[in-house]
Amino acid sequence: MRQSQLFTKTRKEAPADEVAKNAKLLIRAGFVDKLQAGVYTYLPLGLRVLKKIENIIREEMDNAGGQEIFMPSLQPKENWLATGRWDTMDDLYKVSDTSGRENALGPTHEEVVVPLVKQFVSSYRDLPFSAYQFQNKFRMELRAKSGILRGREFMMKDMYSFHRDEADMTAYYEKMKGVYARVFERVGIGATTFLTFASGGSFSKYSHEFQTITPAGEDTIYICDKCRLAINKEIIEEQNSACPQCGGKNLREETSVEVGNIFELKTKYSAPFNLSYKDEAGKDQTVIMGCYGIGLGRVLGTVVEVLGDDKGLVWPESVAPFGVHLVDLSGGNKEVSEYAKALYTELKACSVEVLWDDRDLRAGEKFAEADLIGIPLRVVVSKKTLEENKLEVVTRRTGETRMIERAEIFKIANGCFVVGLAG
RNA sequence: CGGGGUGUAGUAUAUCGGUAGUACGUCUGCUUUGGGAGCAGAUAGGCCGAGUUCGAUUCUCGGCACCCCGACCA
Repeated sequence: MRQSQLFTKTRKEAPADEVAKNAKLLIRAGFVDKLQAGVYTYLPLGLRVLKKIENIIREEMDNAGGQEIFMPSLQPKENWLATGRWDTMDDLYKVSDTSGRENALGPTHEEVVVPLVKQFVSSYRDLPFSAYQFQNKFRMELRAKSGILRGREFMMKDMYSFHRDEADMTAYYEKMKGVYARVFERVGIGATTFLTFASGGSFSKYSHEFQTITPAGEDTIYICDKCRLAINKEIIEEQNSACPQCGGKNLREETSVEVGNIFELKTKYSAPFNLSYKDEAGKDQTVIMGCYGIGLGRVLGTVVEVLGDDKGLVWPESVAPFGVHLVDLSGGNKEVSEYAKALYTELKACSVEVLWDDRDLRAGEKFAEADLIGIPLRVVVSKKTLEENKLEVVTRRTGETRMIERAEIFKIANGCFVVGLAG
C-alpha cells in the first residue's frame, strides 16, 4: 500500500508511562493503540501482523485435523453454573442486560463448546474430532501489565479435542506438541521457545506450556538443554530439580513468557454437561477431552520483545506486515518517482506485499521510520540508484546494505517464485 | 486485591500560591532533500470533585486513570 494513505503515524517518543518494550515500540510505530489498561486496538500495520500469525496457526490447526468454528463471547450464566465456574473464577467478567439476565464474557469456551458438541456426538463413531476458533477472550486481570503481553481482552486460538478414551486423547495431545512447536518456529520464536512441563490440574499429571525466553516474561522456567525442554517453577520441587525426561540436573534458569499451552481436560468439562457416547456395547461413556490454546497478541508481543532492537521493530518475514518497504527518495524528481511507482506496481503484480513510502519527506525521516516499522527488506530508490541502474537493498535485521540489479528484487522478495513473470 | 509512583497542549517535558514556558507534532509560507533539517508565523494545556485561601495547576482530602512491585493467573 501507499504509505501516504496510511492513516496512522509514527511517533518519536513513546508514552512516558510505558515501560514494556513491546508497548513502547508497537505504540510508537503505530501498530496498536491502548484504549485502557490491557485493552488494545490493532491498527492497520498491527492487524496485518496479527492476521499473519492467525493464518499460520490456522494452517497448522487445519493440518492437524481441526475444524474451525466461531463461538460467542456472550455466554449464558447457566452454562457457567453447570461447571461451577460462575462462582469460582475470580477473573470472570459478568454482565447483566436490561432484563436482568446475566451472562459471562467468555474467558475460555469449554462452557460453550461442550454443550455444542453434545448435540452432535452420540456414538463412538462420532469420535474423535477437534474444533477450534479465534476469538477474543475476556479476563478481569487485577493487574494488566507488560503492554500487550497481559491484557484483559485478547485474541486467542483455542482448540478442543474430543475422544473416546484416554489413549486416543493422549496420542492427539502428543501430536499437538509437534504442531505447536511448528507454529512457534514459523512465527520466528522457535529458537527461544521451550516445551515446558507444568502442573496439570486435577486429573492429569502434567500439562504443557510453551515458554519463550525473554526478560519481559513473568514466569521462571528451568531448561534442560540436553532434551530441549523445560519445567516450570510450580513443579521444579516436585521433580527434585531434575529433568522429567532424562533425569539430568543441569537445568538453566530463565525468565519466560507463556505463549501457548496444551491441557488434558479428560472429563473435567464433559462430565458436568454429561457429554457422552455409546460404545460398541451400547454402553454410555464420558467423552475425553483435550484443549490447546495460543494467545495471538501475546505471540505478537513476544516476537517484538525477542527480536526488536534499539531502532525499533524487527519482523520475521513470516509475520511482517509487508515483505518490502519501498523507500522512495525522489524528493520531487519525477524520473525517480515514476521509477518507484513502476517498481511498486510490478512488485504488487508479483504478489509481493509492499509498503511504498511515497510521501514527500526527507530521507532521514523515512529511514528512521522504516527502521521503526521493521519491515524485513528495504528497497531504496533514489537519483543515486537510478544513475547506477541498481536498487539499494537493506536487510532490517542485520543492517546489511547492498546494491542489486532490478530483476533480482523479485527473487529476493519472496513473492514471485516464477521469476519469469518479473522479466 | 495489598504496597509504591505519576497525572500540565496530540506527544515529551519545565516552572510557579498571583500572565503556564520549551521541544516535537499539526497548519501557513520560504528554504532544504541519503538518517526524525532550517527560518518566520500560527495552533493547542493544568484528570474530576470538595476544602484551605483574596486568589489553587501548585497545599489538603476524596475519587478516577495509568505505570511499577507483590498476590492472583482453567
